[in-house]
Amino acid sequence: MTIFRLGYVAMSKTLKNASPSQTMTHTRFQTIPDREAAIRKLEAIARSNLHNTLRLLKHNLAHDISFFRMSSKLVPLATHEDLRNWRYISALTEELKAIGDYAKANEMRVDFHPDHFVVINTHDKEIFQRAMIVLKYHFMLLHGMGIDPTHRCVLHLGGRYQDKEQALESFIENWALVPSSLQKMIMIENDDKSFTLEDCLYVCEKLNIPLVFDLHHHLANHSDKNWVNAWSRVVNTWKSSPLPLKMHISTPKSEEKFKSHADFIDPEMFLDFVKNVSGTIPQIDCMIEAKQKDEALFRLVNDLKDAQDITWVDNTVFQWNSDQ
DNA sequence: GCCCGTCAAGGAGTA
DNA sequence: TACTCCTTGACGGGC
Repeated sequence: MTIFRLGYVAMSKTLKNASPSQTMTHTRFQTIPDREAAIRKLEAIARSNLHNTLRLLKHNLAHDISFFRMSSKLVPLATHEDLRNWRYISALTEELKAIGDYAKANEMRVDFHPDHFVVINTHDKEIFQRAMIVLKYHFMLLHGMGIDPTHRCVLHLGGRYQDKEQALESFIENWALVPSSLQKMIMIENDDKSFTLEDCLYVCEKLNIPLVFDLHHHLANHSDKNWVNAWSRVVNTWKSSPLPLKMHISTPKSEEKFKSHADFIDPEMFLDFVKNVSGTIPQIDCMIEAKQKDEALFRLVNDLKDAQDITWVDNTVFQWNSDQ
């Protein structure tokens, strides 16, 4: 018996005026003559983003959603080199704590997915250092929230650099340069153009990193299309994690734009996945990556309402009765 | 209030 | 070597 829990990404299509990603570009920042006033403006934007994140968590609770990826843009320009001395965490102590307290009190799983510019396997020291600054920013946010940072950041393996085998080895070499506090945060996801499930398994097994399997990326980029052959290895990468196995679920936009995310999730494809993995592990957390965000989650739930062999635990958590 | 160019990032692909 | 595109949500100028 496997429990499936559904979650969604960063922002809501139903909750109005609740963006957690308001920003100020550095170009705009530079046009404000009073630097202190500009920094106060950044802090006001960040407070609004954190306030809206808390509103999103409350919205989620009202809909039984306990799995959520937070925006990585909560604090604009936090990792910009021009703002290295800005002590943004101390300015946002209360707002961060409120989010963490709420998530913990309601047993919510929250995490991040820093964008693909965080490249660990680079040979360029500056790019590597920038990646560390971005990871540290995520670590600080989690620390400010009082949330155990273990396995809270999903990353890709990085660039292919004309030689994929060497690029994989570069990741392993550079991993030793990543501070252990940041190593603990990281999960690795297979991507849609460079590193396949097999590539990621090679690295994850070697470095003991949980693998976040993205089914859509796998369909776009694979060595063996039948992912079921590798599923037990994916499960095994999670054996020492305090969190349940995490998946990414999305549907191709079209045949022409296969790699892009569709507005909603194809329930047939999702059910096929569910059937294949049910019984292999006690719980799987499925992150819905669809353009319509929580609307897509609600529609998927509705589409599955009458599916045979599904028993709903609450509005977004179900069991697949595989033994029946 | 809508439209669309711009902002940011690193890598891949093309000329 | 130099460029364009990819991706994302938001900003902000123009109308």
